[in-house]
Amino acid sequence: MHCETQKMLTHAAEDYLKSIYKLQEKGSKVSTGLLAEALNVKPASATGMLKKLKEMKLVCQERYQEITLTDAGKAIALEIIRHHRLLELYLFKALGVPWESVHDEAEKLEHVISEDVEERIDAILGHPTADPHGSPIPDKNGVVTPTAYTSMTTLRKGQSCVVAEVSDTDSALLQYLGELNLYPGTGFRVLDVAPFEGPFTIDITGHSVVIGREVAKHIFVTDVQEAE
Amino acid sequence: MHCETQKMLTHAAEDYLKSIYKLQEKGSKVSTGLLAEALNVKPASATGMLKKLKEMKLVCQERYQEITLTDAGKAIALEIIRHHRLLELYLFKALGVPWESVHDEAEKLEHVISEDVEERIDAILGHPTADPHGSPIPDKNGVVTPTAYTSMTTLRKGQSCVVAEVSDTDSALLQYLGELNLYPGTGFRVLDVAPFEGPFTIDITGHSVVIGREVAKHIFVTDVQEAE
DNA sequence: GATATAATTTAGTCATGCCTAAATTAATTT
DNA sequence: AAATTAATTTAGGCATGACTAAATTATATC
Repeated sequence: MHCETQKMLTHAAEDYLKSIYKLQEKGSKVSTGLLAEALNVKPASATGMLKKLKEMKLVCQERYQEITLTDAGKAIALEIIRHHRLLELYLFKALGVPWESVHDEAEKLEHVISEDVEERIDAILGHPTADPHGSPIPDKNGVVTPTAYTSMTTLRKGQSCVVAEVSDTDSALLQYLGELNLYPGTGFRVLDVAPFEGPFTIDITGHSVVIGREVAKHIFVTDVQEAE
Repeated sequence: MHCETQKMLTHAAEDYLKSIYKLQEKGSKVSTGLLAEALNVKPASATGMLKKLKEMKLVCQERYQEITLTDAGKAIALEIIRHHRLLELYLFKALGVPWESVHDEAEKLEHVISEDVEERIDAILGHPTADPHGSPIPDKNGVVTPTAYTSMTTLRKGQSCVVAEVSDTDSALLQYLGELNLYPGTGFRVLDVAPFEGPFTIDITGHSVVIGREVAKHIFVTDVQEAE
């Protein structure tokens, strides 16, 4: 009898684990203040929750030192992220929710969806590996296929590429990118890069569009090739 | 400028309103104790929430007297019930969730689904009027099409009918009815009614099945016709 | 009409999860 | 090394939503 440790976490606790995972995935040294900022909470509140998470052996942190997840904590974080990204994709593809809205919708649903419903969604979507923004979906065992994409800001004149991922935090930006058709999977070619850290002019499905550097920072590409 | 009174209710408050509506729909005089029982809460806790709901003008109650909903309270209750029943049907039809599970799933989702997603679900389902158990789905304006079904217990030998609604509270019962194919829309004919409040023997799609009186109480039928 | 029983309400407690303000510790500056 | 600044933690508070125990009100019985 393999006794499944039935973790019954609060929504808030799940959000903390998810945020810690995402921050350390981004390469940040996770501190109380950084975590609090990510969660729109005061540092003192984060300290309180971290104390509980440490007691539950989901998080490790030496006093005043860096915050890390235990294996158990990481597993839960990945499960929530899987919920979130599968839901995003399902809302986008099956219900036609605009992609700038799917993040907020999924944020609410991820904590209440059952494993059964999740598996059905996963099957209907054909066991996808990326959400509408191109972020990888962990598999049922929490395995994330690593992706190494290139920032659009490194592209030079004449290079062509395919959009792989866009950051999903700013819904106004997403709406803008959607209007330009800059979804993951869409290819484009750099017609020009203005000097002095200037904007990019790109050709996307026949249209010429100017993309500012601030926007380009949020776009990651793959299959970079020199012009033929 | 038509100032929409933006009610931001807690999940608990929504559950109270929903329960009050369902109890008074069932014909019960809604009392604190009855409500507490329906919500699996102690009467004292219900008193506390009712106080708040009265302050919000969603509920009316004279001290120690019957509980009723105000128009505003009823509107919210119907909105939540609409969420619940649309979700049940969507889970059943689009995701293939077994009908004995859809109630519990919908119970969690109904509080977090947005109006936008709800409308998309409604459209995909073709603006349905009943959930998988046959309960009516209120329309966007909170209008419920009244239904007057007959209890299966009133049927006599030789009568045929169509299942209209089954009670959705007991998931084990639902599973049993599902195995017998006793879904709303399925027709059957009464082959025999045993004397002394005995069980029913029915013919359902060619199979002969014996249904106990306790089970029959939870089944409601329509289109009752004498045998030809 | 007095009394016993049932239902309801009040009062006080507890756990969550957030907050602010103050104290403490760490990191920087001079 | 001392002092300033930044980050973190502790302490205490507040709202929600549940609980128990005790008080109150309503109803039924004799």
